[in-house]
Amino acid sequence: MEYSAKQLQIIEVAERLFSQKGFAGTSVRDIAQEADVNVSMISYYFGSKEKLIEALFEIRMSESRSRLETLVQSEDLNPIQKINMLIDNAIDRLMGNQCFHNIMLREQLSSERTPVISDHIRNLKLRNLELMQQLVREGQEAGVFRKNIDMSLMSTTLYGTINYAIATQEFYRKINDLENMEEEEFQKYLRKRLSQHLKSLFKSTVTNEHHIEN
Amino acid sequence: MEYSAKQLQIIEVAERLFSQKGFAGTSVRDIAQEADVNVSMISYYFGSKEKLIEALFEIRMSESRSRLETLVQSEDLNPIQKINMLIDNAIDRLMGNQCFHNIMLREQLSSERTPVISDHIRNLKLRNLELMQQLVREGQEAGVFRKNIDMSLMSTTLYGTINYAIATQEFYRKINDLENMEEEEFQKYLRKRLSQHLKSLFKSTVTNEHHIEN
Amino acid sequence: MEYSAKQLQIIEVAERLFSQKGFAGTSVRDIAQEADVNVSMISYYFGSKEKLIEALFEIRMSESRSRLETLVQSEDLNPIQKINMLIDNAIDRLMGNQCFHNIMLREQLSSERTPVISDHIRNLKLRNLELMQQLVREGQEAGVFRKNIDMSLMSTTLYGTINYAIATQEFYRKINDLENMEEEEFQKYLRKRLSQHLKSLFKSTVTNEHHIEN
Amino acid sequence: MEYSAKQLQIIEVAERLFSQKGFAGTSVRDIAQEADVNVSMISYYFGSKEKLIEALFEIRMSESRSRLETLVQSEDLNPIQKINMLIDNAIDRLMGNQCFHNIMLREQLSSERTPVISDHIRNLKLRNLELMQQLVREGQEAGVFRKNIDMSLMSTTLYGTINYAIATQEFYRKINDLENMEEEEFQKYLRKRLSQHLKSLFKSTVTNEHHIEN
DNA sequence: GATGAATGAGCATTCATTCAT
DNA sequence: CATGAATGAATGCTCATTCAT
Repeated sequence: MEYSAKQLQIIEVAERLFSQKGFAGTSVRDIAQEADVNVSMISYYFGSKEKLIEALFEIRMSESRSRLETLVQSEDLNPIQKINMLIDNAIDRLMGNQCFHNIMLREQLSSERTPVISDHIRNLKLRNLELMQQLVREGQEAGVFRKNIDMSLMSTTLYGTINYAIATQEFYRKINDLENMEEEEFQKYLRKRLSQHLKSLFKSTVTNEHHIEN
Repeated sequence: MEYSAKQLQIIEVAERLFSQKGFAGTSVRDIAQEADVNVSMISYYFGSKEKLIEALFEIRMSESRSRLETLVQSEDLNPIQKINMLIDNAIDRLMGNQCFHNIMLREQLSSERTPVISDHIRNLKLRNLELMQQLVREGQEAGVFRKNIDMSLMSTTLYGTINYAIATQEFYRKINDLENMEEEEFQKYLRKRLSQHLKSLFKSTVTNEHHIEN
Repeated sequence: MEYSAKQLQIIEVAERLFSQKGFAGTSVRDIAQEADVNVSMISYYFGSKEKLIEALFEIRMSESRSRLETLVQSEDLNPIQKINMLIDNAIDRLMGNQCFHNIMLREQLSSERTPVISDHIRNLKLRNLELMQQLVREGQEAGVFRKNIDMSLMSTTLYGTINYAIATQEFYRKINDLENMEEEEFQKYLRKRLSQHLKSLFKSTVTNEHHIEN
Repeated sequence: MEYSAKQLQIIEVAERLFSQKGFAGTSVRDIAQEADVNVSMISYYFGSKEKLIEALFEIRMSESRSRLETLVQSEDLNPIQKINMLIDNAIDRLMGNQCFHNIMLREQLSSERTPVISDHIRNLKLRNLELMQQLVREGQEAGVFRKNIDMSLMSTTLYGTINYAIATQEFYRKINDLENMEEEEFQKYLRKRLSQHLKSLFKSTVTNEHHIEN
């Protein structure tokens, strides 16, 4: 599916507004006005407000997927380095598309799911998990990772932490006295801290044999 | 503030619906219908839809806060045990009020914030963090915890992981072949796994001296 | 019909609010709140909002009527003095009950008339006119007033002028640089000016033989 | 501001209904139904019920103003003739737009004023008064009008009388046994009587030196 | 007699969508 | 292709009144 410049413009505005005010909280008039197009264009171009958000997922999910697949190609790294790459890839994807991942998280919080979107999300999550499990298996075979790692919970921690860090970044700024830092610099800083934090978490967990066994 | 049985009934229905469909996605008519009261009662009792959600926060937040404060009283535990208690307390609070914490997470995802609610959330988060930092300090003074622990990120991981686990529990069920498990049993199972997982994560992180130093 | 202190209190508040915001623009809740009584008391005491305004007319109209009848008793005055008394009586009644006469004027502007109220108004107006015509007849018989006086238009001028002066008193203050005058003093001032103005108008008109004859 | 045929249709219906039932007493549904348009068109065209009445004032006030300004051009008349023209102009404006002037009078009776409308009214009244005062000054300079004429009260009598005559025309019909007269003929008759009456009043007042001096 | 809870109709307005051009 | 007018359902809320006590 190809989208015209005007369609992409609408999608981008919609992404921002859905992120800020939620899907139900955003009217097509809001979108049309900010995208500087006629209201009827949204139904005209996409069929409905529902189809618009589906188009958004279509685009962003394929981007996410291709960025995920670049990970597979890196062959000459050791298991820990690969895990670290996966972590940075996740941080980049989520931090670099905060609006979209905000929408995606909301979608997962909702019980009014659209099949098309749910499928997208499930597929990406499956692929994510698959990749993580493969990396871990490699590490285990190389003897550097411990057995009995619940990768689905590690994955939950990875995405849960990043998502929650994004959601509460303002609070993080305040309590760490970073309120005067430039927005761009803060974003870089937060990425770095998240990267260190998550790498440390993962390293301790996948390598440490002395974990709790209850 | 005291609420009558009928008011509480409305609040509970609202909590479930806001959780399922979001605040903007839930109409007062939806709530009135499911709570089996006249539509105008919502304005009559709470003043407005907005005030209704504020009443919900008023109630749940004070509950959360008092449950949080019970932690302070446990004196005869060692630092690790205290951290573990804090983790279980968080799991209990979030897993035991999934609807409400779903709403709370959405609220944090939104940029259209209500001051009253934002204040509640900020205050609870501050108290949470305060408590965690105090526990960690005790562990550090006892010589069992390492220095340089970024508690705000550890807290992010704690709440981020639980919130995300709740949001994606259906997915977790599916990939772990737990689809036939009874709902209640699954909830218990998930709590236990989360508990183990987070305790393991925290223990490795707060005690392990070999963390990444970049 | 006798009214209790609480009922009178409600009626007085209603009078003020109907005057300020109109009948339809005033809710029974507004009235109840300002009168410091329970909302249901208005229906309880008067039957309905409609009946409340009828009660108001009942009271004020009988007051107006008795004040009007005092005129009849003044026997030892000449025709001009009697006319002047009638003018001052009208000014006193309207200026002294601005709220009520505001409501009464609105009622006459409306085509959604309540029979009870319409009857009150018509009866008072008839009695007013009757009295004026009687005074004029006396003057004509005494030879001091000219023939062919359209008393219904003179009456229209009398009440129209006072009503309009009341409605536009703020404007009158402004254009006559009286904005710093105390409210009470201004009321007295306006009454006096109106009295002079109307007496002058009436005297010129009822006595001057050189009026237009087209 | 230009208005489409449909907008004008709505405005005309609104004018009639506001006149009959007051602003608060008229619902947008009433207007929509009588104007035979969809309810939402009123918000669509005017933004709100409030803006609708503002649009009405915009239109009628500019009409009134231009009709008022035609007076200025009549040069070759004597002072009395000019005053008479001003009276007839006022009668024509008010009698020819009874609905609108009913609304305008109500607006002046209300203490819940809309700034936009208040400004319109004040400006027109100022212009009215200005013109009257100028005419009177000309008459005084020509030596035919007496000094010390309170034009603001004369103006009050002019507009008060016409407004009140319109408000009570039904009563006037009845007491003058004109109930069988055709509506159109009655309107012409009333205009003529008002014209005679007011011209007579004004002439006596502005020229008669024997006015009351208390 | 007096009250606060409760009702259901009605309010102005906004919604996503469709229609005529 | 693209648009602005138009639609009718739905929104949150207020209304005058009534009910149960």
